[in-house]
Amino acid sequence: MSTPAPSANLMEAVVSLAKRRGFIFPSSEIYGGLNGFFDYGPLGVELKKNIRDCWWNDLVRRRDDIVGLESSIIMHPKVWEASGHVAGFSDPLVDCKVSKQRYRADQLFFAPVIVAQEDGVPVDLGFVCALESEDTSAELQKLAEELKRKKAARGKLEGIVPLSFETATPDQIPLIPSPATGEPGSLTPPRSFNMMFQTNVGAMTDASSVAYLRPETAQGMFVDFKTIVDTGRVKLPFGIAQIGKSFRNEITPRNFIFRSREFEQMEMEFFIHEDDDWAKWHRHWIDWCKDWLRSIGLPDTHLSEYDHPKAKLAFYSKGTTDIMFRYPFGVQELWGIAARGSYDLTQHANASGRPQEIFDEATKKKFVPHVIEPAVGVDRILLAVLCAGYAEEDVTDEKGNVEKRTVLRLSPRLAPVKVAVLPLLKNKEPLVARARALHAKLKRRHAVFYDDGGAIGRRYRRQDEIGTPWCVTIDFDTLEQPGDTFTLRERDSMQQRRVTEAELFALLEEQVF
RNA sequence: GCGGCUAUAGUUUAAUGGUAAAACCUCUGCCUUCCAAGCAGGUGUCGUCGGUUCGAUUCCGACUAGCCGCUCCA
Repeated sequence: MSTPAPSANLMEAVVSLAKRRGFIFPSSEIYGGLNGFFDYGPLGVELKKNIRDCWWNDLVRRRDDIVGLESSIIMHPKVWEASGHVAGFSDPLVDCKVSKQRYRADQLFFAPVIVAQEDGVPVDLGFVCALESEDTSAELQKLAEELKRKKAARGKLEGIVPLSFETATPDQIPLIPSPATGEPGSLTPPRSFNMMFQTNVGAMTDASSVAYLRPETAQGMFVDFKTIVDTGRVKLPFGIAQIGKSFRNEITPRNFIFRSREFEQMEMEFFIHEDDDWAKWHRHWIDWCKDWLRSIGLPDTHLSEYDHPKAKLAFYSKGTTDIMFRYPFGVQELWGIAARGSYDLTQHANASGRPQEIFDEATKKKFVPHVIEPAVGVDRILLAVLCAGYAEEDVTDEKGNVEKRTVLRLSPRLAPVKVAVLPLLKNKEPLVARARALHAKLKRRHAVFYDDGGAIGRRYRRQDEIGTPWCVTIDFDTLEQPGDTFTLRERDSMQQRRVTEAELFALLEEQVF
């Protein structure tokens, strides 16, 4: 009877629900919106806060080896020079004006094609160009031979030397053929897109005032590492965790809140001894992250792992594994777990002139710790939770009519409203009074909601749509029968049973943490 | 940033060169003894700016935003 929404429309349905029920909507909408920015409404902000709280409680408060941090969003500009973001967070791109293809300049290679005539005079046939591949040289060689045949040139082909497009001179660019068309003249010079938001510190704007909004929260943990070691009573292995906003000038924000320009990260840097087994810790954190995702209700069937190929890794990286989630628009990166060696601390030690070392009491030697970094986006989790939880069911009523029921199956841990308190009828004062009393008592500890508008069935369905796991109805049995019990109606099964107030609080204590 | 398509109520959709319609949702009141019942009522700057026109939501242009593809994605 449960009909999962067709994948093609699921995204649309989720976006529509998010807007309709006040979870998420475009930022600055009365001015036409702003590409890549979103606002979280009354229910969205509760859901998001619950995701943050679950992560923080599980990772920081309920463990002895991880401490928290909130570093500033704007940091010294030298942080981003040392981290490599100023130089590396931009990729020069090349467009083919004819085919509308776009290439990364560092993945595009070209080579001059020259044949040596019998008299020894070299003849220039032009250029060939190809995308980086398993064997770029062979690819270019093949293209060069084709070019020679096409131009009916005689003589011996000289050796092909692949050159990065990044090194192409303005004279050469118009002569280099596009890999898409094979014809020269359509490629643009490489253009840079820096992904960091720039701003200025202080009222005066000049070169020395340039600063950046952080593109990741991680650098705060590295920059403050020594201070936390000196003051935090921590011992290896240990972690520093942070939740906060980050900003990236994404070329194309897409897929609702999946890739936006202002987003929220939950990152943790787990520092280990340089001699410790990084692979063991890497695996440990991958498993922890997957378990955690399951604990907030994401189904295992939607989760997978992707190991970044060694060849694509940054030189300092020992390994990166992404936990992927099956979104309606494809399997996409949710949580990246990177083994970054001692790269970041070493970079900051060199750039600041301050050693970032730990003293090993056993060996009496200093060393720079290595780090494992699980980094996840709050907004991506939130989207995953909405997509996985959204369902439309056909429900048949007593008269045999089939109706659609929209339900958001959110984990009780995450649900914005835990319990809705409903008097069965609005115009019977004792029911209303008892319901209000229960509501007042519940709301001291939990996010709860009181509703007396309309028929009871409508109120149940309204709560289904926003993911409220339980509804409690105050009925005539509550008033007339001994024991002061209520009807507890469960969201997913729609089953009802009678519970006492103590049982209700016990249920919440067990399920909401 | 490029190309294609699109923009009407909170949502999903109509109609129209002469100051806009329906359903659902929402709100108020009545009614209602357990799954979107019923009755009465309330809520709308046709994304923005400009052009053509006596008159533009409708035609044209630009901008903005959305979707799809390319690209990007520690």
